Amino acid sequence: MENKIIKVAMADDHILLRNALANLINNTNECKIVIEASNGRELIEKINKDNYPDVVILDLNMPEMDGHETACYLMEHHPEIRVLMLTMYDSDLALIRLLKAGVKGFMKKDIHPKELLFAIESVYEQGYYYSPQTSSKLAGLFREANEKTKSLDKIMLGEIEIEFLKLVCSEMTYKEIASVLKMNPRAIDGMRDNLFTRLDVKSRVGLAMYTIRHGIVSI
Amino acid sequence: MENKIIKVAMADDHILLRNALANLINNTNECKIVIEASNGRELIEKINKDNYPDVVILDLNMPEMDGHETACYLMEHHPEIRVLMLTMYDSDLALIRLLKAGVKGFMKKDIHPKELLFAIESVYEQGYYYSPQTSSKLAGLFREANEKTKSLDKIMLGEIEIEFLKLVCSEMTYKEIASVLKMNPRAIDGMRDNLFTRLDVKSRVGLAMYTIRHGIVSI
DNA sequence: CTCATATACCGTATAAATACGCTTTTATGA
DNA sequence: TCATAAAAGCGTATTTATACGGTATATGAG
Repeated sequence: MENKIIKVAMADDHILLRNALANLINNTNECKIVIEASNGRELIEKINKDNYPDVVILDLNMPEMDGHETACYLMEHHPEIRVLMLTMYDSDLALIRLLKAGVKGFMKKDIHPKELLFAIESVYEQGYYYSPQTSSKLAGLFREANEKTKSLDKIMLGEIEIEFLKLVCSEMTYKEIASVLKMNPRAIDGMRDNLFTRLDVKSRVGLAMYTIRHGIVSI
Repeated sequence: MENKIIKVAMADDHILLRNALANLINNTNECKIVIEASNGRELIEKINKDNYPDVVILDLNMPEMDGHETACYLMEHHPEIRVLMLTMYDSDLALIRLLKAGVKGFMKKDIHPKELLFAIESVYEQGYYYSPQTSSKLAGLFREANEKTKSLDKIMLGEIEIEFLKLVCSEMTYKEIASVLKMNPRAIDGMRDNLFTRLDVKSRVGLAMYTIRHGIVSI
């Protein structure tokens, strides 16, 4: 018999969804919401000894401070808190980025409410939660890494690449991007061509779409 | 004393949000959910005499058949049904496009649950619901139209422009887009330059971002 | 250590995107 | 109806983006 109630914090800019999930969670005997926030910054500010959460649910797309940034912060300052990420879209390479940020579980927003509750308990008790889709995606990535005899670091997106992709979504020219990143414009060309093949796109617009679809920029 | 219960149908691909809203709505004495669907097509297929809704709540971003398409269909085939649109982001020009599609009210997803219930009743009883932000946005557009002594048709986005913007988000070249739209490549150049100034962007990536932010393409 | 293979580097070529300016319509108001 | 101004059409110039190819550099297996 578990008798400890799991304390859950939640950050999502959509009040409608947030309230709804809070109701759902509060109506169980196992969990209760101790913090609600509209973005990562607000959530972090609200954390203190009295309402210290066991599990934090984060939306990936948020203004101010998004899910990834928030997860990084929590990993550094409150590593014992388990982070569960809510995402809009499927993501392969971006998934690993979140894993590295210390995220313990993933859920697409189209899951069933029961599954959410299961995920919370699972992440609290086992320390992780991966849906079947997530697991198979991860397996696929590792298999790919193995087949090509490469390290995952070669396959996944590096921090500079992430910064580059964010800037690709702006109206800057590649030359301007190069100067912002303090890189040789030629290196930028190389990075772009490399991403073209790795992400399987053919143009700058394709890169921008990838970036958005994978929650790397919050739109 | 109202004694008729408002029958509400809802389409949203995020089961989590949909379920939550359904609970919220079913827990009132004024409304009840008669249809739930994951996209416009599914919703339309489920409509019949027995569950004929008074109000339909649509998410703008949906796979298969998005909010705009669904609203157009409903306007044509079931004009007496009131459509309430849930949107992610603020939208000015795209707002008018939805008005023309017969949408009777708008709500950003970050509103308070109480406001949603108010909107449903309002759209049912008054035939429309506009939040203060929506109203002021509309007022601004009309003022602008007036100042520049232009018709709204000049200001808002036309159907070809919408199609063009959707294609801008693909990896096609402008030449290819021209042939898809059966237009002279030169006309495409003109339309693009025109949109650059009207939407206040400077590059194709800027156009693509606008298109996504305003829910013209579902990502 | 050495060879084979792959990846980064960089110059140049081509294509695509954007800007500019002029001409032709089209719309507008006296 | 005419004069005027705004907008559309279109040729051309410029910049930006993408492709290609060869050399250098690294990486890993034997």
